Amino acid sequence: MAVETLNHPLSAETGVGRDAQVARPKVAVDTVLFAIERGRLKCYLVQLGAGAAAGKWAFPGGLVRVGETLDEAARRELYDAARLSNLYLEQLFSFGDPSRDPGAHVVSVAYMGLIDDAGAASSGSRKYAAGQWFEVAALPALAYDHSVMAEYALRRLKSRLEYTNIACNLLPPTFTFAELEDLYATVLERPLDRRNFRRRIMAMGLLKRLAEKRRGPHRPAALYAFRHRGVQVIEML
Amino acid sequence: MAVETLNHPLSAETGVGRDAQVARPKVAVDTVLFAIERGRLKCYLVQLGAGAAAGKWAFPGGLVRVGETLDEAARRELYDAARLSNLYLEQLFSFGDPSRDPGAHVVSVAYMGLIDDAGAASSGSRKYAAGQWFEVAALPALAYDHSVMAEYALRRLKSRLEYTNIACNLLPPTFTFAELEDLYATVLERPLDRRNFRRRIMAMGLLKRLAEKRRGPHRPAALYAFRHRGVQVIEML
DNA sequence: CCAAAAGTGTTGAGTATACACCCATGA
DNA sequence: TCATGGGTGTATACTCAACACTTTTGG
Repeated sequence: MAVETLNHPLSAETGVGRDAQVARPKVAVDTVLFAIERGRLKCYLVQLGAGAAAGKWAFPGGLVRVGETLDEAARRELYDAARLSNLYLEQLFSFGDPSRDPGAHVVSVAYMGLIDDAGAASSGSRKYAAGQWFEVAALPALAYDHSVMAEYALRRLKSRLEYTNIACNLLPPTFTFAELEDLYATVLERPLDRRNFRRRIMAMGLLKRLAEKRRGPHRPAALYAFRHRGVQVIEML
Repeated sequence: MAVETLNHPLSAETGVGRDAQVARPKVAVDTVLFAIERGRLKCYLVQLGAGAAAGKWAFPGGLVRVGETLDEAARRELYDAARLSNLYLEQLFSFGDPSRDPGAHVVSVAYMGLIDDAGAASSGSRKYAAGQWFEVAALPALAYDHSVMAEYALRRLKSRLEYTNIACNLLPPTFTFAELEDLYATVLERPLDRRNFRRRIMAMGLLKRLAEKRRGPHRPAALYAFRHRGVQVIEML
């Protein structure tokens, strides 16, 4: 790995001083956005419209601007790409390999995002040629190192499901126990025992049972809601 | 939070194009380096010699250069700061609040580092006024948001100790069981049951018992070594 | 009354915790 | 021989996984 030695170590921490206009890596954010649609785990991809990777699919993202936090940058890019706002975001990992983007050295801070309604994403944006949901199990070839990001995000989602109440961000405000269980089974890619699952979830004490029931062709199912939709910090065990 | 809207979203991903010379946040790395010294958990701080935070203590770090990975940047900074190399590094989190450094918008990728010999750090460096080990329980006031980094790092170290064989990076090549247990008790800040601890560690199968013994004023203790000092991916459970 | 999904307890296995005594050595 | 840290086993509580039948509704 040939490492350029461009700047003086002096004042390197603050970035002020003589080296202010030396070439520096740029910072970007990219978000792996998940949703459940018709019992399938999907994530949102945009088709790049400019640059060396034009035509390829990637996660929505872009350069961070001076003055905004990383979270703000990720939210701005998601809004620009798909008019989405107010979703759950969690920082995943930062990717800094200088060759990850052949065009320039861009360090990307990857985020995982969750949304309860895939239909809320609108694909028309100035920035991208297209945008749509893809099943996680069948993603197209991705630009840059975005397939690595996808793996990180999926692993994180799975582990968060096991330990936190993060599922509330993938479900509508009210839902049946069967829907919650289907969500878990879909994401974790394994069947769950209904009784054990119910016990585990109930032991967390995060759900409240509502008075209404969901009526269908068969026995009506009790509706539930998460007590706290905001805070995700509660961990089981 | 006032967000500047400087650049066009076009070609923002690759960073090539018209916006090439627009002001951008810089990328830095900072490393929270831990070692055990005389039964205490310590971390290495440097005293800043330039910039707005001159005189304050901080973790060693600095701007990432074009062409190097984040890991390489962290290692380079640690070498420059304390002539340390070949240590265990793990990425923690990226901090991007624009106000975290009053001098400029610097996004910092924080790392946790582990070293088995605190004495290997040499404090003389061109870049910093001083460098020394501080007990984690009694850190001085830190520059920037480095006290938040310290909390993240300590939490990560604790959880890694419970689930992985990461401890090998804080111990010399051979050690007694008592030393391993002291390490755990020190970092986790709670006493451990000697028999249960032994069983748990042995169940992981990561240690090999050596023929030699450590002789001291009392009964000699069996020496152990980690089977694999490199790979840290093995998780218990 | 039949089909289909909703709802509910118990048992056994394995894992984690609490706990106390003998051993080997140097001084 | 004594002081000091090294080394070992068992009994109990708890947690997790496996497992099947009854209930409620709409058609």
